[in-house]
Amino acid sequence: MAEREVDRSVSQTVKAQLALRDQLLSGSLRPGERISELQAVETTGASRTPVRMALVRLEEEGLLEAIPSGGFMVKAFSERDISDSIELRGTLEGLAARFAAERGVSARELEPLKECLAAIDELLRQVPISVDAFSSYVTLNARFHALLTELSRSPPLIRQIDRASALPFASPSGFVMAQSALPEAQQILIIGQEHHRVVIDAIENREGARAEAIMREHARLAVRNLRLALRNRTHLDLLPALALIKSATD
Amino acid sequence: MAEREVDRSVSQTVKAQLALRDQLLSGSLRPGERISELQAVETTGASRTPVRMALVRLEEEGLLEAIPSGGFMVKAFSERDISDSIELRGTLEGLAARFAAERGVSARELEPLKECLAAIDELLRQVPISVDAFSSYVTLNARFHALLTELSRSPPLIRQIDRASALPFASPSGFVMAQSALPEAQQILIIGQEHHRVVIDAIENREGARAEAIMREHARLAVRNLRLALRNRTHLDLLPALALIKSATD
DNA sequence: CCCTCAGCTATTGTATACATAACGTATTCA
DNA sequence: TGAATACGTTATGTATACAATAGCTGAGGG
Repeated sequence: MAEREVDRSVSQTVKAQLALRDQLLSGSLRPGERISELQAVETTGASRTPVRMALVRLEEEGLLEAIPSGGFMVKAFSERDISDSIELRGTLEGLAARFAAERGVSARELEPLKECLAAIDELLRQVPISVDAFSSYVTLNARFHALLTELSRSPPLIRQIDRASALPFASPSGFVMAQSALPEAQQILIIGQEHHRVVIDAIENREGARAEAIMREHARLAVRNLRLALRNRTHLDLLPALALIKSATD
Repeated sequence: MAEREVDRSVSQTVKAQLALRDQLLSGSLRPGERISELQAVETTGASRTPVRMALVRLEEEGLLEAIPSGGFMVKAFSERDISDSIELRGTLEGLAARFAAERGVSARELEPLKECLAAIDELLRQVPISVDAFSSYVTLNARFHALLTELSRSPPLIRQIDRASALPFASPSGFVMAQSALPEAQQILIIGQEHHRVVIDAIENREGARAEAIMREHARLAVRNLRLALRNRTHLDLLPALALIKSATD
């Protein structure tokens, strides 16, 4: 059997990118802070060339911002930036759902979606939901959204949705974890699951407009979810990505 | 007065990126073709490090595709990829128009849009339209779309629209030039101008849904525009960016 | 005659050295 | 005492040398 040498197999560039992203999302680097190449070289273990490649990629990803005089800084986001990002993603996923419905999807292709749905149903059965179950929910929900996106069969759209989800707070379930202790959370999850059910039904019946509308509504729910999380700051530390939010740090 | 040394002022990375993009869009590099760093170094005049940075950026931009075993190749697009990209951009611009309408825009902010509109009206007065006027139209139309995008006041959305427009065929008016000789072209321009008029009106009256709907319709017009262009291949050589289309080269 | 393996070449990935520009500090002059 | 300028230090931009890998070509065996 193959020995564990996963660490050897990845390129230095990828290693540096992952390491830097971790630092960004874990809050080791504060928003607005200038990110030093030399320092990044020390913390990632890679040399300057792959580190620079990683920095360029992270800038394109939206986590870093180029400084005119040279170098990069950690990007800072306002609350509105975040709610806009969520609505943006919802709009794109709405288009994906419409494409899926209009272009036709076989029963076999919908099967994985339905399995996801059933698994989430199972999780939501327990009241109140446990922390572990919450974690599973986040994974399953992300999977549901990814599968739905794939159904659009549109590489440009899939690509764009991936980029829109690169910002951690814009990705599906980004804020759910932040409020697992909140009483309203469970209700929000149940409504969200209902949306999932509707979009599958709409795609099955080739109702493009309905499929699109429900995904946009789904994103609006996520925005309400965000507002709720921001109003209960005590739970925010559960989601490290929040370190990037301007107003949460000032 | 300052001497002309614009060429000195830009960084090697930017220089390489622009040069490579030109090569890509002018068709010097065929879709699917592997792009050699060494060759890029020779043609751009920059050294390998800035060339590599430029390649990474162009990959993120969507013009290149990473090869798993290393290096990059020129990305190839299907006709559907392109029509999807146009519809995608229309959807995003629809959201921008809705944001502009819902969030309120002062009369002063709408002024540049109206100037654009009037300038285009002036151009469309001549029948049939001249090649020079067509060229002006493309510039003005791109400006109109850029101004509209700005009105959304949403940095994440603006950023996403910019990326969606990076693919040349997805950008506003991308195909207009390709069919300036076609009789249907003028009619399409006139309809498009009507859309521009309506979206301004909708934003002025804070009708978000109407503003969004008209921009999506506007994109659908662009898709019809594309189909028309593809059916009249004789005019396609007017738009070098078409070199990237798979079916146009096979 | 075809398939396979080995060696070579070419290209990419990585590291580092060098150049240049920007920022900070200290000193001097007003 | 404050401001401005000059110098030094530090960081980024650029270039190139070195290493590793993948693909190709040729030769040998089945």
